[in-house]
Amino acid sequence: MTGIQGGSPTLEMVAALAGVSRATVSRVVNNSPKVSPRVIDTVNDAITALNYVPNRAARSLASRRTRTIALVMPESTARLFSDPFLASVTQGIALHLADTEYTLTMLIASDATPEKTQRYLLGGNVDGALVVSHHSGDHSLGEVSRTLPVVFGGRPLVEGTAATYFVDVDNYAGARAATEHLIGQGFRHHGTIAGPQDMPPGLDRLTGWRDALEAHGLEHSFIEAGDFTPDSGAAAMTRMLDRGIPLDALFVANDQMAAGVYSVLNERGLSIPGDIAVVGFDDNFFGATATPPLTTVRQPSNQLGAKMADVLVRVIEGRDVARVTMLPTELVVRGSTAV
Amino acid sequence: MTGIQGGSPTLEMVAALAGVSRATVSRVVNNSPKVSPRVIDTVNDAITALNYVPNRAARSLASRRTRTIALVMPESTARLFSDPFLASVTQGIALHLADTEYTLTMLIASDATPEKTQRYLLGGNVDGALVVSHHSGDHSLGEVSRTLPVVFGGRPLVEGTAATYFVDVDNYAGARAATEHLIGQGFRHHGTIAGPQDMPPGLDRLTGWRDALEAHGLEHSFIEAGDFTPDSGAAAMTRMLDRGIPLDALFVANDQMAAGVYSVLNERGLSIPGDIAVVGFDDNFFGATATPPLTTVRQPSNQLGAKMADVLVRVIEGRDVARVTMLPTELVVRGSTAV
DNA sequence: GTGAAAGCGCTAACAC
DNA sequence: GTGTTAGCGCTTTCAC
Repeated sequence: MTGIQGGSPTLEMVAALAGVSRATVSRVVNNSPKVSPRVIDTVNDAITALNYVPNRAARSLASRRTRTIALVMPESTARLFSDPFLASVTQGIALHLADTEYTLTMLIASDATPEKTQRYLLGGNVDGALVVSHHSGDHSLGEVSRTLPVVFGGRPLVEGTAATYFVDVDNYAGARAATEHLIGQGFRHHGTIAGPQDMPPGLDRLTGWRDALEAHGLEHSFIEAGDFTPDSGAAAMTRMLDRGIPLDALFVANDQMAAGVYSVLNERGLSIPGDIAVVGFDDNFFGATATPPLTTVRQPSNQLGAKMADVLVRVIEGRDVARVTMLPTELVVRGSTAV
Repeated sequence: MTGIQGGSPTLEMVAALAGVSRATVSRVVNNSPKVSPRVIDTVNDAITALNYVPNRAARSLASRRTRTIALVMPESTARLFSDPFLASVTQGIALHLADTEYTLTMLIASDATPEKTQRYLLGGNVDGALVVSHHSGDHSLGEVSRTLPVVFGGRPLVEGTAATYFVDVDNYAGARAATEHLIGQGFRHHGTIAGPQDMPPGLDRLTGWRDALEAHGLEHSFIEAGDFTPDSGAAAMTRMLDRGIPLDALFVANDQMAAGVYSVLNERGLSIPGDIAVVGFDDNFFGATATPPLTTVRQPSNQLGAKMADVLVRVIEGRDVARVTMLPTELVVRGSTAV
């Protein structure tokens, strides 16, 4: 492979080689319908011959479209990037966008200077933004969404304000299904390690658990909360055991906390599911390899990313889209809830 | 917060408000040293008043610098993005770049049409590229590196050709240290589950293991290889046990395979480290939460990303940098190798 | 269907 | 130190 040299060929060079005007080359490059087939071929040959690549900057400047989408992640969230869920969402976004004409740029929103991000987004540098965040109630970005197409991943904590787009996993239904499963297995003494109650997923999963139990007339007051980390799960489990509550089934709001739960249960010599059945939420690496394998609720994280990207592109291009998209979860039954 | 309206203010408007020429505003924006302090203030006031943000496209077009860095990831690699190592490297890159004037754009290199990526990179759309890949012998990008600053993460399989930059983790030293630890604990019958031998990390870790044993006059021929997945680890462990080799220490080339090893050992009723001590490589989520916790070699994945970004920026800016940067690993001793 | 011409918003000589 | 003047490579009316 050769032919790619220092100074990239310009549209003008293509025009010269093809014997047409720059305008025509531009039309061909942009798939304008009003160019004769013969000319299209000629131009394309010239493009191939020169290995021409349109210059993004010039294009954006002239067209006032950047064909760039920002993936905005609060700094605090970025620091948790090793969270497989986030990584997977990002992957879904990147892979989906790879098939479009849009380019993805990652923007870490400094928690200290949110205006910087806001200005960047509003400065005409991107055509739209995708926001993924752990504490989803980001106000400054709500502002932005009045001017720029923005799609949020995960339901914002404070709703109703701006008419924003978001796509979310159905946390409530997932938690409810998990709990129904536990009930179906015959367990009657339920507890839960909930997530942070200032985050929608934490909230919704707890509500799902509670509603399922309530529907069956079962006790639903044995609750401890963690912050989604393994350590917090271990701590919550310890507190719960120390309360001396008789328990045979536990719904843990995510797999990472379930990991903490496993270690405490192991230490105390309690068997899973013999003494206590456990179900998690996420379906990450831990769940599949744990002993016993963890029954959990799988989130379509990849799909979540892809859908976010899809929605944003539609919004940018003026097609109509639902403001809310809910993605279904899937219960993955494994050994930790066997009877 | 208001004041940000539809049509972004231009440099010209700032100039008008500040009562200076556009050139002067440009100088201020670009921190040119030759502007009087008074004028700088005036201009900055105008910038603030108008909430001016420079237009990237116009800037790139005029300056022939994009201030954009591409993170190139082969499609096959991107599909493994949930690999915590990759995610962490990406995070390191993103966080480092967040403090610079550079923007990160994610480029998924389609395995089917590598020329597309190549053309994009060479089309003047980015100032440099960062390549992270699992099968690091990517030729097409070697080509690119002759024209565009490129930094590779992980040593390329085929070396010597182009004078490229890369930063890598010292896999050899890490493996060797892990094995020395095993030897120090008194184990004498060693085996290893190696990684793929067509990947530098797989190769180097095996060599490190072998050299350590050889230095101590110990047997080093009990080798099975996997492909870095848990399943392949389990399969390799099974083969090794079925060979009936007496073994009391096992070096596994990564933590994911160690997860597979754990499950096989559990099934067979063999205790860790009672019957067989195990050490892994990576230090991901599994290792810390496994029972017993896994002794492993921690890779500075975050730092790897940050360093890659740092090297690239230096190269772009014409400062001089070493072509090769090796990052040290750290042995994390946990229960799986206790005596 | 195709071409001519006028910018898009900025930087970078070059003068002063 | 500061202003003037050309473009950077492309899209987009507007004629024809």
